[in-house]
Amino acid sequence: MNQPVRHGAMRARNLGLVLGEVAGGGPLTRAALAELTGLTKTTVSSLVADLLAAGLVAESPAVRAGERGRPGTEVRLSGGRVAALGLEVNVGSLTACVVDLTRVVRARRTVRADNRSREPGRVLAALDRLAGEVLAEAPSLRIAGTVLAVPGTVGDGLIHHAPHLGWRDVAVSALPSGRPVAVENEANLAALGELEFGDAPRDFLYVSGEIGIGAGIVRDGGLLRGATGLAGELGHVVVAEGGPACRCGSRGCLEVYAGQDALPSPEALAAGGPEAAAACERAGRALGLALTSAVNVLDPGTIVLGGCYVPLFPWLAPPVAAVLADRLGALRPAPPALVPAATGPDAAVLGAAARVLRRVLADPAAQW
Amino acid sequence: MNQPVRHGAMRARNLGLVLGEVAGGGPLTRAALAELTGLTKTTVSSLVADLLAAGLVAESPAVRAGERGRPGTEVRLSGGRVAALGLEVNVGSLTACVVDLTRVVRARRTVRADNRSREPGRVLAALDRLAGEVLAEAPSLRIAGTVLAVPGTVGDGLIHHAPHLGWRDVAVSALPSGRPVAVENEANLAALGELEFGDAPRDFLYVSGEIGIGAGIVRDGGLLRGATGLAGELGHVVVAEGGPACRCGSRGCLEVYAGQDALPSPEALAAGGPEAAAACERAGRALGLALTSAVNVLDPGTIVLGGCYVPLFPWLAPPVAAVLADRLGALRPAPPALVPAATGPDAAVLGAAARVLRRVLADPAAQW
DNA sequence: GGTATTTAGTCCATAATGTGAACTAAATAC
DNA sequence: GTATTTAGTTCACATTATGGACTAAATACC
Repeated sequence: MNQPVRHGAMRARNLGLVLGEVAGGGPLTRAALAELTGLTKTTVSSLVADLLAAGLVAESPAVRAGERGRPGTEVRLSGGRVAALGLEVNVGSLTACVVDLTRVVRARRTVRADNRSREPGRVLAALDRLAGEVLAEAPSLRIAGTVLAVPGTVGDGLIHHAPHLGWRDVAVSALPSGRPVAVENEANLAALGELEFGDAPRDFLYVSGEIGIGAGIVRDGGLLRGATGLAGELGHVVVAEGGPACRCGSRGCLEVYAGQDALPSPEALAAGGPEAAAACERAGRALGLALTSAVNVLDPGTIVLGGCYVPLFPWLAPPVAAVLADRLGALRPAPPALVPAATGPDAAVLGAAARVLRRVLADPAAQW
Repeated sequence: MNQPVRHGAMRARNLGLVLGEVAGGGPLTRAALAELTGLTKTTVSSLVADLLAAGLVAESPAVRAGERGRPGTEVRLSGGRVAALGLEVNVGSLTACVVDLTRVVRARRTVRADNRSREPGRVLAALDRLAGEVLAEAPSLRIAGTVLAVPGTVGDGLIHHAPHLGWRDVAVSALPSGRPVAVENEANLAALGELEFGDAPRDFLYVSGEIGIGAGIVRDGGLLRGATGLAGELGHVVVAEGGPACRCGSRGCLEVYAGQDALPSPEALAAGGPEAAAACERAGRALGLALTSAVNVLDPGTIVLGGCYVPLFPWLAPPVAAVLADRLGALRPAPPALVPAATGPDAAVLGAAARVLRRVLADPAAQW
């Protein structure tokens, strides 16, 4: 982290700064970029020239009219050259997608597959084929990187433990075809997906309700992973010390109360069954208690409920919010905002691709 | 945060890099600094010259012998020019200290004071006098900044709520004498104190046991404050949903079980009373439950127990560790290390001074 | 004791990069 | 049709890091 800053690093950072403004603030003229970044027009022009040559941005012919003065040529992100490959292994499916720099999904495929009963090697081989198919659909794009979302704990090119897949210590640094791939936890990537493709703010806690319950912590636009990459294991936060036994060997973890298996189906809820509503109420209160602890520890500005919680949000949110308001009321001006995820079931794959694109945007010079 | 990098910023960063190596790795020759930082000898010499002129480092006459070649002149931190003023308001005392750049405490004073019953303005006036006294004891030092530790939530020059002082929304951006001061939460600063003056690693959770229970979260050598600066409110993590009423209006918060008022005195414990040991056991189990949740959410590498937990550590640690091991066993290779704080009751004031010194070390050019 | 070797540190010409003033370009305003 | 305004480029310059040559000061070897 503590690298010396040479001219190259100065240039790289300023390239990232300009590209970041273009990515965040829509098409911008060089003059506007100079204003926004604090760099001179000269420098911005030089930086933009490099970005144009790299195919990361494109110029629109100036069309703005009505104001005085020479119209500027707008610079916008170019989706034509660089893209990212996002992959996901889930308990019941494999997904692959190609997303270009403008966050347009160029290709996407899912196959159903019962990965519980399959060897990791076979699953990765099937995923590799799927990746080949989506890549064939977008042949003109240069893939800047590949990230794989897995429902488990990861670290350093290793899937430590994916309980619902039954995997332990599976090393994944490349697909069978040789394509290098980085693995990352599904909840973390779903949080990133929500950040890049949803409308989440720069600080939030993304709660991923699946069979297990994970969380991705976004702080100032970046992921918090913890000392060993295990942060966000919300499913095993203590709800009741002596509660029902959890799969983890302990008792009274959140997962027991609010995991997918403890929740009614959206259909049952829509049908208006009273016991379905009661189950949601119970799960919501447990989730509220666990989130109370998480909020006290982390202080996220917003809580985003994702995964299987999205269709249940109208039933879950009231008890969750009630518990939060009740227990946090005296401690802070207002409890964090509670919102449903804006991205659907593809949050994690999209987040996987987004992680690659973020790197490109932050350090465009690495693409040359 | 997204500032352009100009020559000045490049220089500033490299100055910080060199100074950081000198601060972290003891006295070092220019040649060793070039090796460590990756900068050339030429550049290092130039940077060191600036740091010497600023009085931030000093040269020792080369004394190393026994090896071949010209001996290098060692560069070390200089404590003679720049220092920090750390202040603390506590429920029963005021403290001020001057700490120089080498982390030597040049002056320190505490006065007992029942700040519960006093107006904030009067407390700050008394603190200002105390500050004047310690500054008079170290007249040759230039104070690079002042930080004030308070037992409450802070943000943006405002003490939002300090429950045990009875303060709400007290604006503090300067002392009555006009000296600018930054306020920060006591637990956060104690964590920083532990980081700089103790032997804590770069990732840990510091638990500050006082009347309330706070926590400072250190991640990669920096503090995590949360979206609104309220992270680390460990005292109100849920231990038992329907437990005893807490001062915060809720029930079953950790503070009820493991706050100072729920703990026996070290004397009672040393005397061997069985009910004192049982109280520790109870508190320890509650702390273990709350820490389980915190570890699941944050994944700190180490947990440091500070404040009133230090003398009780031999009694508290076993139940805490037992609960952590029991509840986290299946989820991670090993539960986080559990250690007592190495710094004493001055952790927060020292941390306050350390916060200033860290800034100086990170951006020495700001001192000119 | 003298010379070779080794390591530390400085000097200086050079390269990379951002700056800022002057200039050109292209629009609207009057 | 000319003035004004805004966008963008050009160019001389300032800052800073680099790298090889050089000087300095120690030990190793003969």
